[in-house]
Amino acid sequence: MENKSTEEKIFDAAYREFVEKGYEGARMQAIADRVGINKALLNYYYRTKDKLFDAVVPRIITQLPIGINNILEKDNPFEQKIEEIVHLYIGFLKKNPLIVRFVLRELLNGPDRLAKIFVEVIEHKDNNLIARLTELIEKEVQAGNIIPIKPEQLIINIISLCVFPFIGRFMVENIILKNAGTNFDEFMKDREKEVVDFILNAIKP
Amino acid sequence: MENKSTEEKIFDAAYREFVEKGYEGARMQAIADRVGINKALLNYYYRTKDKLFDAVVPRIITQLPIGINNILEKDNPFEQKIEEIVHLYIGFLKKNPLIVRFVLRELLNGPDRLAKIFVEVIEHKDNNLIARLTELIEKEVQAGNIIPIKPEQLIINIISLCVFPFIGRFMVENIILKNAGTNFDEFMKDREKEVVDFILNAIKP
DNA sequence: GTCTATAATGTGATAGAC
DNA sequence: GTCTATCACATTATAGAC
Repeated sequence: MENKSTEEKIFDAAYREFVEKGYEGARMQAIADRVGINKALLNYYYRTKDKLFDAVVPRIITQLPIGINNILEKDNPFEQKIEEIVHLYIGFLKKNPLIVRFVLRELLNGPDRLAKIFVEVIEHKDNNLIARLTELIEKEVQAGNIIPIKPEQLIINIISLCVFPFIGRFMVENIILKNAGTNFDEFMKDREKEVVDFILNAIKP
Repeated sequence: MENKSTEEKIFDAAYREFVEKGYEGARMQAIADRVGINKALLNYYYRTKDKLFDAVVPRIITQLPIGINNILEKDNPFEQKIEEIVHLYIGFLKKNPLIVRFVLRELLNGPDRLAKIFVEVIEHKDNNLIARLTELIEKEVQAGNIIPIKPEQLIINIISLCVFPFIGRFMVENIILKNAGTNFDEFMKDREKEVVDFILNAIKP
């Protein structure tokens, strides 16, 4: 696999450096070192740190499991859709903690740098997911299958329950689990089922 | 109020600078400018940026509503305790978005800088809160007042539902609420009641 | 205590040889 | 394309006069 072009090698190295350190923390020198070249070559291929960052970001963001349309497509009962969404999210977060941290950190530092591309990616991949999910929930409410709840609240509840433990991992480990006789991985393993039950219980009429 | 010592003025200015920009983003020059002095004086009172940061951080972190012991002390029914905790958390987050962002950003950049003091603060203010909350939940489960649920899962569910919308505010605003005909403030106003209902429903036997 | 001036370092960007 | 050398700038830290 040594036939990668220098440009690709730089891209890959930059990808890792930015994901690990964030824009501010990333160092051009460190990227050059990862490739085994010097900084001047970075400038030759990508003119500036900003441009290199902009080149890498889409590759990072498009990995987010935003497009869960396939789950909605399938003709499964509502409960099962919820379950699949939860598993998809938590599964992704388990496998990609660095990406989650990266996105969050950049958004916190000021969404400006990510905002534009973020919205682009969503509108491209998302394909009105939220609108369709909203519609689905409203239908279930009207049919009396679940309690009356505003779709946007339910959607955010689902995301909150899946995502927060990874964001607040430090606190979860050092405060809540400290004396619980379990570790983070075990806790998260339990949690997949736990969250599904919690949600389904909460919306059961 | 002009009788503050220079040292106090520096402390206050540093507090604001660090909270707004984070450790990496904060500039010693900016702090000096806020006070109306020059950088050399910062060095006179606090030797380095690190030491100034360490001096300020406890003041920031101790504001977190970790010690919710008073809520547990009161002899209210379990449901009401949940409700009060949710209101306390969301109320705090509404009033102190910058503090939340600060803590989160520093934890994401690597908990090392905050970790030690964070744990200290918790152990001092927290006073076995989690242990007591855990005990309380276990008692409710055994009494059959709520469904069987692991205390640590329930605790994190509560925190998740309160905190996440503020963390993911950008996404909430730009994705979920985009076409919902509402804004973040309205959404969060609704949410206080919504979250309480959601939780109580979820744990109802 | 407070200032001016400057050192010391780190980082991104560029010039120019090969 | 790739390198060495260097610039330009920002930022923290410090020396020394008052």
